[in-house]
Amino acid sequence: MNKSFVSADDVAKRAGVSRSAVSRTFTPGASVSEETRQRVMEAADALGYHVNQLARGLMRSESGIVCLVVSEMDTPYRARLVRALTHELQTAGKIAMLINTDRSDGSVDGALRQTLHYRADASILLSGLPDKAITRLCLNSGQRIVLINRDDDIEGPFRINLDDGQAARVAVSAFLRAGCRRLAFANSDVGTPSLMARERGFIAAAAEFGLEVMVVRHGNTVYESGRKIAQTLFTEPKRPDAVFCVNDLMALGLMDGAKHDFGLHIPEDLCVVGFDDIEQSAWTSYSLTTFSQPVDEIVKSSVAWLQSEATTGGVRSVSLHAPLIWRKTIRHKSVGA
Amino acid sequence: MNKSFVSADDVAKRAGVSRSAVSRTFTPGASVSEETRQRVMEAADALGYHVNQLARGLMRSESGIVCLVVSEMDTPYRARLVRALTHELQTAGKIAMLINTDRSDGSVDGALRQTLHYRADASILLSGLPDKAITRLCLNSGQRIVLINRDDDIEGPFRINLDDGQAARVAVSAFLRAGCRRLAFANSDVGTPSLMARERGFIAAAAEFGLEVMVVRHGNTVYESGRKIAQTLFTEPKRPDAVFCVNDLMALGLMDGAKHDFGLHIPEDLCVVGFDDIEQSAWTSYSLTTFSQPVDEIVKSSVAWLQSEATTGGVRSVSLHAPLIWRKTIRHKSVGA
DNA sequence: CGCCTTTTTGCAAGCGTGTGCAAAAGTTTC
DNA sequence: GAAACTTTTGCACACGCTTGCAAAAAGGCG
Repeated sequence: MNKSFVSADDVAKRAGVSRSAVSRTFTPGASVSEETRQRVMEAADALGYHVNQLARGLMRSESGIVCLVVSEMDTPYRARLVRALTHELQTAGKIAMLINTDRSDGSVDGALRQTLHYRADASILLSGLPDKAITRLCLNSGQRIVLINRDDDIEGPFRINLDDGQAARVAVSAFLRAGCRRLAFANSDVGTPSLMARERGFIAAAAEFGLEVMVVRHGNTVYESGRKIAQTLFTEPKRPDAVFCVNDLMALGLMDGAKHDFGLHIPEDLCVVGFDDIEQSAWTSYSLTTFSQPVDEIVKSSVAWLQSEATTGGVRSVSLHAPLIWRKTIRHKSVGA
Repeated sequence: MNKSFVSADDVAKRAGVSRSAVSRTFTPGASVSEETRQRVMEAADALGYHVNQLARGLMRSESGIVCLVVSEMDTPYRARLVRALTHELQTAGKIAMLINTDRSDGSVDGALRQTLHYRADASILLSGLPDKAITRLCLNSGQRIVLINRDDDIEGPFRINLDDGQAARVAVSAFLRAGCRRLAFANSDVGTPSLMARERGFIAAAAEFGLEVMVVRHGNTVYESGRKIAQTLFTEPKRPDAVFCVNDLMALGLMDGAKHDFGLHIPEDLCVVGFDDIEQSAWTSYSLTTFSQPVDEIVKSSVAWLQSEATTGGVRSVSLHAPLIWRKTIRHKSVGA
């Protein structure tokens, strides 16, 4: 009664076997006779025994813990990714530790240090760029690292990225086909690699057609910033007729600004394309045409890489395709032409 | 080089002290002279030493792990709660394990079993109702349990709830003041206690004024269900002029249905109130008047209770107030009267 | 300096588990 | 039935840490 957790010893005593037998019963692939296994299982059930993963992690090299390092995790896209990741990890027999890097102090570096405290097998970073020293520390400790959508030149982690440049190119040609000529790009000033890749790609693709792009960067990558950008963009003398927003949240904010503050009609007066394909983009009030994040593929390939044996060599980086989901914010034919 | 993790032994050797000294250096409140502490710290930094929390959790009664049991965690309200919880837990020196109960097999019970595997100090349940046997098992193992918004009669866990009934009452009187007389209630058929409490409260409050309520329940507590309910509600011969939606997502779906499928104007033709005050409700396209989940209070009181010493006696339940946030989906004066 | 009190330190015994190794038990073959 | 083999089992050590206990060191006081 007093002893809160029941240990393998207790089970062994009750089943009349050695503690090793108990351990082996719960270790897949170990050598136990069917009879003793039965006896052990029975005793374990009766006592409510669970193997202590902490202790197991102490012996084995693997703890079964995978850390997810995330900031602003209530953002629709991030939340979806976290949900999918935890699910996939669980079906792979691992468990997710969630590290919130919202606060400014130390942030990502501190988070990675935490992952070491708990001897995580791996860390998956959805936000922030870790210091190289810390990254190396993790790698040296035998930890695996996955970077999602944050390409950089660190050697060692597995990197998953989207073909942002290609997507930007598709956006430009979609706009052109719709008869748009005054292109704009709405970005935050966060400056994450993937966001900047979209910006560069868009500008480059437009340049191929001899078009310049109005670029506006503002605040965080959120709805409010989109609204704000609408204010500056649509008071310009030459109001753009097409905006590629670096992310859906900003696109939705920009659309609301365009509609309610400027009375613009979408897609007649203005075409908009976003990125992420969050749930809200499909809502009737928006019906945003946007690039879809291949969340399932991202998750599958992350977890698959974590499972893979080869720690050296092998693939170190994957680039996935983000298809354009056609809804109603790009008109199909040129207007007035 | 080969040895991946550096242990306290290594540090001790390098600093020329015993392993106990190292341990004590990293244990707040232990007795170490300032001189040895310095030496140890120096050696630890040089080697990149971190206390192994798994091993520490083995000795101490506390592992520092708190499990969050959630399903559909990409739902805006859930995501916000998870974000706030992880943040608060981290500042309290604890770490969050995230258990996803989306899949049907075993679900919550299996999740709680997982929490035992990792010797979690506590579990916070945001979704699902655990089997009583499992709950008891957790409690017997010295684990603390917090139930958020899922009141039931289980003895032992700490329960946080909102005054759903009171909120429903406020909604009714707000509708009446706006001149609405044909009230409706939009619910999912999930049947969670708090959702049902809102329904009962709304019906009861309406009855006090001699009004009947059209209740529609459909599917899950999501946007799509709201749209579906709009279909059934606004094709009725006596179309309601006020709808209390059990949750914001459903309210937004219902509004989109009302506007785009039936051309209704809000709040002139129809008043709507939601619950949760998710970010999207403040978006210009919706401006939903809704009850605000006191997320900060929920989180603070949860974590505070986890920290509190008294395991027996003390408060076992808290009821928080959800204030009505006035936006634009309830008109201020009666129309046409 | 001797005695007493306080602080610091090392020893060793745990915590609950996995696993190599050798002994024991069981199985096959002649 | 003995020999050769395979399977099962228990012992004991390891994992990395905390902590009670007693010895050692340091400090205080007459």
